[in-house]
Amino acid sequence: MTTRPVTTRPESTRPESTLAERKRRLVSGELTETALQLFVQQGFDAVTVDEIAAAAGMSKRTFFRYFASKEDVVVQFLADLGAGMRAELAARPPEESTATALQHAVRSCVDACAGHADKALRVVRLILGTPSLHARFLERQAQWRDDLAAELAIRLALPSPTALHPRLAAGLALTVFEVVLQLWSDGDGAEDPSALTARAFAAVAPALDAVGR
Amino acid sequence: MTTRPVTTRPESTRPESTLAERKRRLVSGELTETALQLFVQQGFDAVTVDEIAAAAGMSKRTFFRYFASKEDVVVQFLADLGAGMRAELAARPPEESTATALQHAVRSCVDACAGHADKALRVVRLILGTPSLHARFLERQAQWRDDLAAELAIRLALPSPTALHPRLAAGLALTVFEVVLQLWSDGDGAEDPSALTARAFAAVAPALDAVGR
DNA sequence: GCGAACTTGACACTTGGTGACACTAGGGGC
DNA sequence: GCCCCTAGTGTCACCAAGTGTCAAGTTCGC
Repeated sequence: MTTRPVTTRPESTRPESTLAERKRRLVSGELTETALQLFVQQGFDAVTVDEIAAAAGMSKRTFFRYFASKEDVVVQFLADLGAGMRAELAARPPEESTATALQHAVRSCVDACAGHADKALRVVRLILGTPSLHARFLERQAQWRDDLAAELAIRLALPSPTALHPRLAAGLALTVFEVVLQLWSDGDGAEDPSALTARAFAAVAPALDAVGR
Repeated sequence: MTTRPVTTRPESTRPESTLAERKRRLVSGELTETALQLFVQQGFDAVTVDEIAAAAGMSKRTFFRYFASKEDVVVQFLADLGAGMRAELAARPPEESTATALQHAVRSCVDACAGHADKALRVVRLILGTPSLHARFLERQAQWRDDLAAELAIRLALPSPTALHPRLAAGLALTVFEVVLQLWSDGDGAEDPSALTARAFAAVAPALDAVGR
């Protein structure tokens, strides 16, 4: 899309990447922040993209150069966690049980949320409370699930990447994730998400281990 | 907000209900059929609502009196299964284990799909292959999940309907459902969906029974 | 300073979706 | 027979989400 610097990872480099990149992130951040504020104030559906853009001091067209859809401004924030989740799973030692590895993967996400609890809580509640946002979020999750399943298939050295078991296990893990988010936002962040995750995984673990067999 | 296009209760009454109702179903069926045909031919995004309406011999406005959105024409077909799923769960004898009851509930859906395999397979593949459709479908599923969780909470005589366990169990059941649909459509309907469901539940059952405790 | 590459805004256009209003068909009640 | 009521429909106008295009402006490399 942009320049092709040949090397792989433009993100992972130092904060002082290109000036252009920093600018891009700045604008993007400004956009998300104003959008989020407006959404929380007036509700997702009551805010138009024009309003967001105007409030951020730019044109509608520019908004859509940064986000593929109105929903994306909100969902993106959580969506990035998905990539981290797969990476975390891949990084777990291979001798670890499926259940434990998945638990760590999910927990890394949950902890990331709990890290900026103030912002994350707003976002999560907005998503869970707005059908169209929830839909987009679930769509992303479906991609994560495929990713996780593929990673699990590798981990377990299964012949087919589309087998029943890895998909099931990935699905279970994401179900845990979703339920934990639900309870966390229902309880106004009072419940400790890490503890919730642990409890949920305790219940689900037997099924996950069955997958490993 | 004026008319209530979607949620009439056509199924529960006699087949020979009102003439008006039968007419409604006729038009609705005509609309879905032509829409489905066009979608399969040209892809969901390449077909406009105007085209569908024209092909079915009516106006765009009328289309939206029958379906809340373009996606609904496709999703509705599967969405009705959700209601049946909760009903099926509610009808299971209370002494039955959570796992068995849920398995029967899911199976009733799966069997309903396998029943009209020709149509269902088209629909399922369309949904799983089109992101926006998949998103809407998952949104519906999220509602089912809440319903199932509520039903489970009643079944298990839990104090809070928002507890961790019933939500988890409902999520697991729907994960099974989704994965079975995936494998079924991947395999061109060759795999027996009932058998798939049974296998999946066998793996998941330990977790579900942990819920019952 | 100059040109290339990238970013932005303005404008027009398509499409999903809704509201308002007028028209028709059928079903009683008289 | 007639009148009125209701549900369904078409037409038109309208809003908002996206997208393509082009003409600027900005930054970077040289």
